[in-house]
Amino acid sequence: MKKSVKIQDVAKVAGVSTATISRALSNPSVVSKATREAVLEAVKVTGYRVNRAARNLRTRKSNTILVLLPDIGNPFFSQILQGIQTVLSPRGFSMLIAETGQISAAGEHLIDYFDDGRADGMIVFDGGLDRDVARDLVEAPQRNQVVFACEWLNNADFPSVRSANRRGAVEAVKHLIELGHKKIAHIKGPEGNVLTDARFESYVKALEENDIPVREEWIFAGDFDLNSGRDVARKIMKMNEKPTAIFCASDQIACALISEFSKNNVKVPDEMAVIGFDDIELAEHFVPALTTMRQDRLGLGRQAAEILLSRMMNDKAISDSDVIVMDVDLVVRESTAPPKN
Amino acid sequence: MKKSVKIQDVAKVAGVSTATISRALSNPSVVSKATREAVLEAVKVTGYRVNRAARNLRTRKSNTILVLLPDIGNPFFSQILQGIQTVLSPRGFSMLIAETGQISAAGEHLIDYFDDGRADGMIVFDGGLDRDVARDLVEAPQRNQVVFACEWLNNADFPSVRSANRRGAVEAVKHLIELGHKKIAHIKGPEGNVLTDARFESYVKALEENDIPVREEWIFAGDFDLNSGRDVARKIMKMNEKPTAIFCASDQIACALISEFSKNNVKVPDEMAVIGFDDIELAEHFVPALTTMRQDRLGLGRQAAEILLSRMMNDKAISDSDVIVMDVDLVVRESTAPPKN
DNA sequence: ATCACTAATGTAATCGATTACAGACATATT
DNA sequence: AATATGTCTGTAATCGATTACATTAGTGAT
Repeated sequence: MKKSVKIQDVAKVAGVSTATISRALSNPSVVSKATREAVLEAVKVTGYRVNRAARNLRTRKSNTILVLLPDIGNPFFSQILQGIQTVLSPRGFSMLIAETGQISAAGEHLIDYFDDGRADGMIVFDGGLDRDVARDLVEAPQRNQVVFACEWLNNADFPSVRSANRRGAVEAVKHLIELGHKKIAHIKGPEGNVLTDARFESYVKALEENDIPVREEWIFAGDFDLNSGRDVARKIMKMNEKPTAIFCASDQIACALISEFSKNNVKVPDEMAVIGFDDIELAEHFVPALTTMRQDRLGLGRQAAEILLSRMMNDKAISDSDVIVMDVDLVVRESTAPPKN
Repeated sequence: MKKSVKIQDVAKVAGVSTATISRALSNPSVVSKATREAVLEAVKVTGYRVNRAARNLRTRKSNTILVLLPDIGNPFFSQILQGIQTVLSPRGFSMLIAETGQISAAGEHLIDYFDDGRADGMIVFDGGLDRDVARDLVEAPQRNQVVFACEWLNNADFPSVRSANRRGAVEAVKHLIELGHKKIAHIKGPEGNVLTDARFESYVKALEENDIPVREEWIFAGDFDLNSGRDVARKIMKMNEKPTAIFCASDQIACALISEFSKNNVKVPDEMAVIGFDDIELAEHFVPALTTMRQDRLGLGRQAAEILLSRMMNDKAISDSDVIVMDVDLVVRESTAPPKN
């Protein structure tokens, strides 16, 4: 049984003290060239790897970032995670992933990850944290090692990265208006979600700015997911007076909506124009190709990670209330067209 | 500045030794009821949380599982991760995520995660590990704390969880044959991938079993991703003699293929029947709804985690060469139909 | 009263790296 | 020559929990 080699063993081989080994590895410039080389050689010979637990204990750091998602299973986050990873990995940080619901289900608290030293920082994608959880975060000594991404907390100042939801939603609706639509419906995201509100309010604003009355019956509750798109399609088809265009709070809603329309021979975009939000990978390859507002998910993840690391390095350039708003782009494809008459 | 409370502090409050505190928390049955309650009370009063780094150092465990993905950005893994999470979280394990490419890019080795105590076990989704990386894994003392999932290594025995790729592919092709197709093409996954091979070989087998000649020109290189679907569609449309049905190695390929066909007025399923593999969330809502082989991704993740934990607990019921094969189901929707003539 | 045994708790070593502090030596300055 | 300065290295305390071993008290049998 090959027992693990520790810093002592390396010290013996290199003929120096453990302090020197440690310094040669973590702060090479303070040891002489000769020793440095001897140490590196000894490390190679022995196959030494620092023990993270020991280092973490001594330095009170974990070199680990917690990424907190509202729903791990949602493919929307895949590319965001990738963005985060590309920033963290080269800087020597590991990425721990957890889900809001699972943490409380396991009887844990979010703040435990700080308290017990599992994470040095966190990127939170859930703007719907419980009051208590949010308060713990605000009051935590590590409060400046937290950034929000995509979503955010309404009553707490944390730096955050998000897409230009309001401008994007306005642009999406304007796109429909410019095509000549006046009867524009909206399918909302989940109740109480900050993105839902931002996009919905902007939908109303865009209509009002163009003197188009807002009609309650064309505002539908939804959930960002596929089912809500299908369900709303069914409701709309039963209506006497139908909208001619629909702004969906997510691409998933839009796809399922179109799918259900297609099954029932409602032509998109001719009878019904549909625009989504997100630009998921499949949007371009949907039938018809989906017109949507693109969110730069990779960039969002990257930015969030960058900001977090800056803050952790105590870079005062980023303050609590800083919000980085990422551009969104209207991508016009085939699911929108002027109304028929 | 509220300094962190340690086991010493709790011991003082409860009026017992640190050993007793530790025991009361991790092995309650060995302390008396009275002390146990006193300790719990003291823990509550002080707000004590064990320091993981210290515990990890002492116990030589991290209570963390590494999940190694070939590509974090691929939404295919989202639900799998969720499955893993639902098993790990209640058992007190954290989930660390890394990408094969990033590890080597950062100058690290996979095995470092064991050597430096970052992970107690790993679930590997990449059957294309470098020779060296794979060898390190095989030779590691922790080799029985590794399971493969989805993909696997051809020349090493690790327990693994996977879908019934061969049976599934045969069934998919048979479905096309039963519909009356004789001209059946195949779009492969990436070169050198174990899934690609399994599905391709089964495609050949299914044709041969039904006395349908295999035609080289109808076998296309692909990459599981959207682009390859689009590219192959273009190639097929230029062919003089076209297939009437296509078995795609993934749903992504299938969707992009159909999309490109639709843009060029090739009707699916009437002119071209298309079947995918995976049953991604959107398959059901694609236009036309995609016929495909369903992989139980949530279950796959769950099983992989279960098996890993069993092995780590030294449950000898699972041996190195054990392969759990998860059922796949043919889901017939709208993208397949009998050939027109 | 003595012994055997169990149950509950305490003492202190231990996990393996980092780093404050001190010491040794060489070189530069007056 | 004495002092100052700088460079490099070593000694040993430290991070905070776990646990082998020792100790004590309590119970019951003889």
